[in-house]
Amino acid sequence: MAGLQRYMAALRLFNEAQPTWTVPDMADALGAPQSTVYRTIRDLLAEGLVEASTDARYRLGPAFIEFDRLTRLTDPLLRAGAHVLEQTVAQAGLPCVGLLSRLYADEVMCIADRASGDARFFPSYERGRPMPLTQGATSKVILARLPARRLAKLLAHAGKAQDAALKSEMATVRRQGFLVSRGEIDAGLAGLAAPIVCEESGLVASLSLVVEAERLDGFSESRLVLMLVSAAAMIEKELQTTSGAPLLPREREKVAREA
Amino acid sequence: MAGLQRYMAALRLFNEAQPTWTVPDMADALGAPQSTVYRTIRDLLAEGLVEASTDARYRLGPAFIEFDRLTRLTDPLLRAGAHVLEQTVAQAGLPCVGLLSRLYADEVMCIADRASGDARFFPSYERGRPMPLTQGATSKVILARLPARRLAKLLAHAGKAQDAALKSEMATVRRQGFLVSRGEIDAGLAGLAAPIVCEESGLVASLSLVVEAERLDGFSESRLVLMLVSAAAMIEKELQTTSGAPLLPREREKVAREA
DNA sequence: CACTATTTCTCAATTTTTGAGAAAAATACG
DNA sequence: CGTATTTTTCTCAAAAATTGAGAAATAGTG
Repeated sequence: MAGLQRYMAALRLFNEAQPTWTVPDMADALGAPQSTVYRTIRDLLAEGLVEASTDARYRLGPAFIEFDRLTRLTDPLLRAGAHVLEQTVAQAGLPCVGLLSRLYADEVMCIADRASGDARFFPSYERGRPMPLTQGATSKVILARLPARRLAKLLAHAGKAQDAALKSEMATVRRQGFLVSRGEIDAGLAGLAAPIVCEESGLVASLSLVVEAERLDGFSESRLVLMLVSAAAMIEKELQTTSGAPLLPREREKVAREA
Repeated sequence: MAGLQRYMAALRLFNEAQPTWTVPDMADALGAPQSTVYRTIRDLLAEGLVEASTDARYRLGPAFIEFDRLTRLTDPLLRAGAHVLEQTVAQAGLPCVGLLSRLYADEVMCIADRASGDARFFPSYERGRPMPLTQGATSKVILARLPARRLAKLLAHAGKAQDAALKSEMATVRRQGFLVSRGEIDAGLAGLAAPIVCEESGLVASLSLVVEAERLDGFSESRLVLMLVSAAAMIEKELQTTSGAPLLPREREKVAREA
């Protein structure tokens, strides 16, 4: 294996179940000779991607926390939506976890989670955890707002068929502008989600709320959905104004010409 | 430039001031031909380390959020100390920000920050931000507990001289077990820190509290220091027992789900 | 100090990367 | 909808880096 792939293959060995590795074990797992793995580790160490632990073991390094901070500071969705997410959870009036998620490269990923003070459950979703593409309100409202071509490519890439049930659900989302699902991800929990789309920044995302299914009667459901939809709209508006980011090259040219 | 370095040099272009880049701009900044940078970006894309933004721009990708989550879940200090950090901030009784920081490869880095609800200031320190090695109580209590040899190496590597003032402060820390500094990092703020050391896991860290300097009279200072020192001791004890890695129930569930 | 475990180094063969420009693909524009 | 422009991929031989096996060095331990 060559180039970046070799380094990433080594990094992806580190996981929740086995957060530290010795070089011989890595060599086994990667099917590479130890001398090669030592070289790999040396390079990763120099870049802060791994750090030495005790007993000749290595673990993931500080570079990831550093890059994650950058991501937190610069992600347009997070910058536009963190405040609204907090408010939404505060005003929900029942134990809940709010999520901000987005299509990120080829996967749906939660990029912010916020639990109400009285939430006593833990949804599977949390910041940094990739989500199933075709399950749960959170993901489905995102897929529903994707351009048809991109959606097809995405599902093909993930090896998922686009079945009739999914299609009809996505039509529903496009019509009503939100989606509620029960027990699709975690038993006993329900998800309510509204899409967030910003053409200018090429962003397709969702704001969602996870609550205990038994607490979700018809009345609170419609109240929460209303909240979510208007909160999502606020984030969309914020995205447009905030995107006062760098002018596109062409626009800059135009401005210069007119001046 | 070769191997991993080339990829990292490209990644390190992305920063707070310029979070998105075009390939030609990257080529300029890196002094490399565009065709090479296109290849680099293609590889980074495939690994999720960058993602395509709009207008032929690229930004940091989802892989960093994913790896950061792993770090959060598996860092022994975070696992042992997150709860204590929260409690410490809650019981401080004045507006404050609590920090959990540790020596990470060659730098001191904050890995968890927690503000009290009434905190109206923002310390420079936050999760993922590397800290000055020799400034602030947070860093100094860590340096003070480092083996002399390792400290010398660290300071040499960072190009810092080990002056008399620093030496005496470190002696103070070793004697009294904590350190208080005022305005060393942020004007008007004070830092109080206690060291956390765990030989078994090779970890040297600190628990610290940032408060407004004017609110810190002699009485509250000694009260907070007492709190910090005992909280740090609790984390140390937790580190020793936890290091056998008995997963918390919620974590066990997660692992099962992922498998 | 000797013993073991860990890490770095050496070297020629092999594989990859490199850069310049051509070609292709995607996108913008009228 | 075709045309112009921008963005991205591809091609190829030369240059450079990586590879693996084992030797050598270093660190760690009783």
